[in-house]
Amino acid sequence: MRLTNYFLPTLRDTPKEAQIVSHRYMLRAGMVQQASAGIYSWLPMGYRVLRKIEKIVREEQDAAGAQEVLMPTIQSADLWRESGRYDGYGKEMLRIQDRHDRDMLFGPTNEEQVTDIFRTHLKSYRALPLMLYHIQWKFRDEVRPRFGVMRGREFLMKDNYSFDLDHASAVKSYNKMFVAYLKTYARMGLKAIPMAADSGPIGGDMSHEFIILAETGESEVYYHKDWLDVDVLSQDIDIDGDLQPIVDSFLSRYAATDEKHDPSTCPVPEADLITTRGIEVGHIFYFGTKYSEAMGARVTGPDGKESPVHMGSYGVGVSRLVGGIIEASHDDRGIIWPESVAPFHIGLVNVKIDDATCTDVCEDLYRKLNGAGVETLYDDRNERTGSKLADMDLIGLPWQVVVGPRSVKNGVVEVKNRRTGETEELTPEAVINRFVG
RNA sequence: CGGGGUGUAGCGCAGCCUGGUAGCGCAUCUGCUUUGGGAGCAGAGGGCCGGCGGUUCGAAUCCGUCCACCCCGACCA
Repeated sequence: MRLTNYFLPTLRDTPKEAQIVSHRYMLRAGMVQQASAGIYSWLPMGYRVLRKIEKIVREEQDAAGAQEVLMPTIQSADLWRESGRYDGYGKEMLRIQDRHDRDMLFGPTNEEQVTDIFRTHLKSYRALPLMLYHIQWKFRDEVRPRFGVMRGREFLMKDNYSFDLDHASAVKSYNKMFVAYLKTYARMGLKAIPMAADSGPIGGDMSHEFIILAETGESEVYYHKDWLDVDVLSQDIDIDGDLQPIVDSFLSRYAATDEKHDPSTCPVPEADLITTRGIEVGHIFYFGTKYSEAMGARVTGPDGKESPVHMGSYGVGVSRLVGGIIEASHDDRGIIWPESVAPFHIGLVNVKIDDATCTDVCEDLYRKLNGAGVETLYDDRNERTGSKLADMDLIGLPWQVVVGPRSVKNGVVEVKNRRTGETEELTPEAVINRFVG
C-alpha cells in the first residue's frame, strides 16, 4: 500500500478524551474513530489489525475442532424469557422493539441462541461432542464505557459453545479451549495467564479468566514468578490428546485476580509473588445443564435415556485485544506491533522522494516485497523525514526500511527493528532475501 | 447510578469574569525555498461558538433547560 493513497489520518496531538496509552495511540495512529460513547468506527489501519487478530482466533478454534457459524446480533426476547435471563440480565442489555412492538434485544452473548440451534437439530449423543463458535459484534450497555475499545459498549467477541453428553466429556471440551486460548494469545505475542474466576451471570461451577499483564490493566493480579518462564508455544501440545495433565500443570502455578487473592491464605512466599495489573482478554465457563434444562436441549444417550446436554461457553474479546496488545507492547513513540498482528510487516520510507535513486530503489523494493506477499506500507509522501519517521514509529510496524540518499549512494538501505531500535545496513537484494521466504 | 468536569475549524486550545458579531498553534490547499527525526516565508480555505428557549438594540460571552462527551467511584462476559 502506498501511503499517498492510504486513508491513515494520524494525529500529532492526542484527543483529550483519550487517557490510557492504547486509546491515545489508536486515535493518533488513525485506527479508530469514536462514533458515540463506547462505540467505534474502525478505520483501515485499525480494521487490518482487528482482522489479523480475528484470523488467529479463528485458526485456533478450528484447530481445536470447533465449527464456525454466524448468529445474529439482534435476538428475540422470547428465547431469553425461556432461559429466565430476560428479566435477570438488567440494564446492561439493550432492549429494543420492532415495528410490531415485539421485544427484541441486541445480543450481549449467545447462550440462548446457540442452545436453540442445538435443540432444533440434535437429539442424539452420536452428534457429541460438538463445539459451535462465532465471531460477532456484541452490545452491552455499560454504565461507563472507557479505555477506548478495551471497555466499549459494542465490541467484537469470539464466543464458542460446547455440547457434551456428560460432565466428564464436558471437562475435555473445557480443557481443549483452555489450551486453545493459551496458544491463541501466545501467537499474538501475549502471555495470558489463566486465573480462577467467578462465573458471574453466565452461571456455572468451573471458570477461568485469561489475563494479560499490563501496567494499565483494570484489575490488580498476583502470580507466582514461575509464570514468567512459561512458554506455551514451545510445548507443542496435541490438542486432541489428553490435556488434563497439561491443564493441571498450568494451574499448579499460583495466579489470582484481586477478588480471589487473599494474602493470608496465599501459598506463594512473598519473595516469589509478583503483583501487577492485568487485562481480561478471555473467559471460559463450564455451566453444565443450566441452559439445556431450561430450554429443553436434550439428547438420547447410548442407554436410550434422554438427558440435558452439558454446556460450556468460551469468550475471547477480539476488539479488546487490539487495545490490550498495545497496552502490552508500546513505547513513548508509539505502538510496537507483534509481527503476527501487525497491520503491515514493513514500513518502507523514502527519505527523499525527488531523488531518483531513492525512488527507484523504493519502487523496486516495494514491487518485489508486495509481489512476494510481504505486506509493505510504502511512505511515498513528499514530507519531511522527521514526520515520516515519527509516523512510522507511531503506527508501529515491526520493520522499517529507510531509503535515503546518504546510505543509498553506498548501495545500502537501513533496516530498523521497531522493537529493539537496532538498525543495520543491507543492500536492497539482502533486504529481499531477509524478508522473502 | 453517585460525585466532578468539558463542549468554540479535523486535532490541541484562547476568548466568556467585564455582551459589540471569532482568534492562535498544528493539520489542509497554492506558490517559492527546503528535506536523515514532526522546516521557513507568503497567501488561501474551513465555524449556525453542542441544541432549544429567555434577557438585551445586540449573546460564544448573562440566565434557564435539554443533549453529548470525559474523569473518579460503584458496577462489569
